Amino acid sequence: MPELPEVEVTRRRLLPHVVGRTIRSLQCSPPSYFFLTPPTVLQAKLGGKTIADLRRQGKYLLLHLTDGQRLLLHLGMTGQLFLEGSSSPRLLTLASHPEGGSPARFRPDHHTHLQLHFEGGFPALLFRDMRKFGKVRLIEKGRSDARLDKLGPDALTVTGELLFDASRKRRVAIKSLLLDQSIISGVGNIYADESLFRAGVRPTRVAARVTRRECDALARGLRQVLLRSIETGGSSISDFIGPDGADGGYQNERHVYARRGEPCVHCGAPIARVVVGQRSSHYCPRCQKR
DNA sequence: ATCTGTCCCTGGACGC
DNA sequence: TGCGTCCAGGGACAGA
Repeated sequence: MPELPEVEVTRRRLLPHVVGRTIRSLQCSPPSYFFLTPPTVLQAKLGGKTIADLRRQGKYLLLHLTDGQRLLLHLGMTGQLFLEGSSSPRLLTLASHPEGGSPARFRPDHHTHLQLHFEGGFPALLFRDMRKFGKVRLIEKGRSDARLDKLGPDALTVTGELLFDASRKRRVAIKSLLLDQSIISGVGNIYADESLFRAGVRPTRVAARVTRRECDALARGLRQVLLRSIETGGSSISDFIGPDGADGGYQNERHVYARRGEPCVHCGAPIARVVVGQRSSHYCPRCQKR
């Protein structure tokens, strides 16, 4: 699922293909809760506009236009943001993917909810999302957005001190705290599990009982896994692809996430799974302290 | 203020 | 082969 590293990889690689481009037209799927701004409004307000910048805030991407409007994008669970002409097996359903055959070039399907076509014949920007947990919203010039306003500091800047202060008096599991976007933004299930493993802290531990030293280790672990994932192109575990259709590489380096029953890379004990706050969590029962 | 449960969605895995 | 059931989960929201 797209978390900070996947969104950042998308941003960096997309940047040279969108900045300076002028939007010729938009194609949208029918209205649904995917569109916080109705498709007709997007089409009326974005046509002819030029993209000035592409920024990231937590797991959100913001397409800045030269007239001050911003297009807010969230990839949700299964969102894929990529350029026209890309090909990847992940862009096809397993059923329609020929065994062993090389994937055909992607053609927009009914999961492709947004298409930005540019002037000058450059490849269009496509937003596909099978489960529609993603979001699109137009923020008018000078306006703010409640979702963005709520976000805590970026996970790449997180410190042990911040984690320690935020977790005092909190009775939720430390894992839930890491996933709380108002505390720190950008962390999802994969990197929460991976950073907890690095810090030797069990995901179920009550937040208030995590020591200052462990908070330091957590902040350090978080930064390490996030930076390394960005370096390797993100995690392609279920649906994530880069803007050119390429897989990331971090799924091959994860230590605990979705490795239930497999041996811990440090001690060999089988990785365990437990549900924390309705989310599956993976940990080593020997290396991560209760 | 904080916490828990529910909901949105759809493809894939699995059991019969 | 085909059907039904369960699962995955980010984030908004309601209710305790």
